[in-house]
Amino acid sequence: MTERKKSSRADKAVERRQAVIAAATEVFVAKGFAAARIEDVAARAGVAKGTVYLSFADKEALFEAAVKAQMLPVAERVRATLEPGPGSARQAIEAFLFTALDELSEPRTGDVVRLVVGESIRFPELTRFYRREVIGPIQQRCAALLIQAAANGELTTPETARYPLLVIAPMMMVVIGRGVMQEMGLVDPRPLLRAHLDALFGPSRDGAA
Amino acid sequence: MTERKKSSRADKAVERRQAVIAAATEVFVAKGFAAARIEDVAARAGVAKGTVYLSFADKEALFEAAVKAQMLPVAERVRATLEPGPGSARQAIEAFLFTALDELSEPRTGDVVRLVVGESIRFPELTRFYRREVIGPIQQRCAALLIQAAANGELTTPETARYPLLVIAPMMMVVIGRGVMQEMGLVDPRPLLRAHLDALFGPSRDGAA
DNA sequence: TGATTTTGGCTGACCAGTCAGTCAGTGTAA
DNA sequence: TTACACTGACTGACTGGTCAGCCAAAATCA
Repeated sequence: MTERKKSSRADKAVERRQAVIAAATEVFVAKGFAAARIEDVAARAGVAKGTVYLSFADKEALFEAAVKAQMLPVAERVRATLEPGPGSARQAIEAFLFTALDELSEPRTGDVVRLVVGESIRFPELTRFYRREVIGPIQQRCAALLIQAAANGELTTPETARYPLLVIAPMMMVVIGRGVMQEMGLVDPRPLLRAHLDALFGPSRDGAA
Repeated sequence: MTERKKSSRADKAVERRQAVIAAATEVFVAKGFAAARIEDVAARAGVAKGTVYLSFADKEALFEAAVKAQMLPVAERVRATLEPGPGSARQAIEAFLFTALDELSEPRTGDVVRLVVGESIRFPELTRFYRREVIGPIQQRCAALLIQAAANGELTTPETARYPLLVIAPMMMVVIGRGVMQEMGLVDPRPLLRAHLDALFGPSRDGAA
């Protein structure tokens, strides 16, 4: 808005597309796919209904674009956390878990996760995308770290290494649970995750050395 | 159908009501609330559309009734598992977890759980019911068992006792995940849960002394 | 027969997606 | 630089179709 220079058509088109996606995310999260109205999306984006259809083939395409736009950058940032580093496997997993928690606690992001869970039956293609692009790589890297941890004898139970889900489940439940169990989810998730890590890796000897 | 005696009108009305609820559950699970058509529910129940409205004020009431009818008996059975018993806390929690897993793995039940998660934003009242009647009591009893376990020194980390969520999270993720991560969820959940319990309580010495 | 339950066609509202028309912005010529 | 023609992005009224809930009539029961 502040810069007035090259408001070239192309630039404006991109801006509008982004505005539409942002608006769509809000409306879909609030109403779900079926009950969301394209007119509302358009209004919220400050655009006419027809304009929405210039960028997106139909409601479903808009839905997919909105979910992907929200989740891809998050997945990328979380994945970056899992790059091989110097510290212990526990440190790596801890960093990953807290980053993921922060990312998914971002209200919009958490909402979209719940949206995807809710609509997953009706959007198998989107679900596949989500598994392939978001969960899959994270899960894989996490599995590798667990194997490393098992090799180092860091784990309470070596069996744990076979089930990356055991690492991410409480974090995911905190995120998903924000919807289903509001005040129940009011417990501070950080000590919860720390207790979880302590169970997996044995009590931490943080400050104490 | 088999008994023909007192097919009194009242009885028939009850039967119909149940048939409608069963049909509604299927349709809601398959389509979600908004996209589910009352006509489909009626057809599946072998009843005319108007008949649905004899028992239920509107679509929303039918939705709530369907979810409650599905979840209340399940919650009751799971709760029964958590009654105080003789064995160790670990044994009690293990029994509870596996019962809950079996119950929630029942296709219909798992589907309804995912349905509730998905529609939770749009049905705060239903969400409250779910938390109050289904999750709440289970969580409470589970918390009591954890405290007992902590007192007995059964836990790897006493801190765990403060977060019942840590006990149920992997089991819940397996259930919810069946939708979002089909083949990923193909891992056999029972050894997974056993590994989880081993992490919380320390390796089991099952057969061994 | 009269009372009650069930039916399914109907209505009104709603909404995804379309398209003919508009006009801001661009290119071009003078 | 200015004037003018052109283009295609944008608009929003409109269409076709859907569906929740209603209710007059048919079916069923006592």
